[in-house]
Amino acid sequence: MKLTEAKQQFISSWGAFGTHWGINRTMAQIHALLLVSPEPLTQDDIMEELNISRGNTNMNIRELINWGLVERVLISGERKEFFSAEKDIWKVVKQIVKERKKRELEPMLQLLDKLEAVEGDKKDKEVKTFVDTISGIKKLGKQADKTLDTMIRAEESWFVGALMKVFK
Amino acid sequence: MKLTEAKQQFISSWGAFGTHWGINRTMAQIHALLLVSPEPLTQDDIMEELNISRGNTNMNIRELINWGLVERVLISGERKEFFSAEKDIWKVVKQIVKERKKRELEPMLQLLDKLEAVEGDKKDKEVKTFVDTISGIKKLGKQADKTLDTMIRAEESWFVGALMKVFK
DNA sequence: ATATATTTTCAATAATTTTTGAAATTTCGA
DNA sequence: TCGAAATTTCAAAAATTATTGAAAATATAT
Repeated sequence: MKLTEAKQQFISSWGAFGTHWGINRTMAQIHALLLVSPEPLTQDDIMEELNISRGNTNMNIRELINWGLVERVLISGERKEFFSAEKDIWKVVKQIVKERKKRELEPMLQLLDKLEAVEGDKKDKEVKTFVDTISGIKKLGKQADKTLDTMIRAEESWFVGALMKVFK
Repeated sequence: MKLTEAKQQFISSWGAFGTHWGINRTMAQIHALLLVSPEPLTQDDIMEELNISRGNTNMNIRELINWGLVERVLISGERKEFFSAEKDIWKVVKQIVKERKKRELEPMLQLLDKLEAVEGDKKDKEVKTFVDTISGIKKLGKQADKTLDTMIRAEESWFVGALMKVFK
């Protein structure tokens, strides 16, 4: 397979992949393109490569920057802005985990705390099932929260090594 | 907070949560409703509770069954079908991990194997960056695949206990 | 076997999300 | 300070995804 074709396939699959994870196709594709580009690219480069409009490109680049996956690069002598993606995949994964934890897991845990305190008689089967389910989710959620915290702080080599010991 | 209100909030949040994970709102809401119902429910119960049409209800119940999260229950003396959700959250998480691994991670790893074998001179910066990125993703992906396999086989108590040792 | 209840399908419609492109704003060199 | 280049915004349009509801298919009781 030629490089051009391989790149296309990677970008298109990464885009499809993203849609299963609540990330829009274009954002994932821009990320994929930057991941495999040795040099930083401009908005115009990205627009041309992916055949998307200026507005779309701009919005999605900014979103990638918000997620901490892409950064602006200043190249001296150039008027335009350049963009490049973090290439270390372990760092990328940690960054995504960190953001999703903050945006989704933490608010969910807060809600569960509130819901667990529902009024009513625990001997009522309806109440009992509700409280037990919420408690079960909360327990696992809190555990996941702690585990992810440690993972975010971990070095890849340490993390993989430690996991290998557990999951022999 | 009253049970009715708490239930509503849980169902609506679980639905919103689902949309961030590539699961449609209704499917997640039906799952939430069944999670907090002590007794199995019929299609009509679900339609009424969530105010959705028969077709929508039917399709999403079947999808939940495909995911292995809900099962048909036969109640003797009843003509209608009843549905109930697995209440053990650890089992639910394992089931979701298992399905997504099969549907997403494994196909992605297969693709990466193909893409890694791209033609071209490794001294070409374009080729090198591409191959290095793909290899990096593949390496982490394979590791994740193995780790998830072990997790799927694990008992919750063993898993949590082992993790606690690693992430002290 | 027939009637009736129940489930499933799917084309049409509605709702939501994404994309466009042109105008407004900002940046920066001369 | 001015003017051109670059970036950002956002209302309208397009594309995608979800939902409805009625008809078809299936299952069950009598």
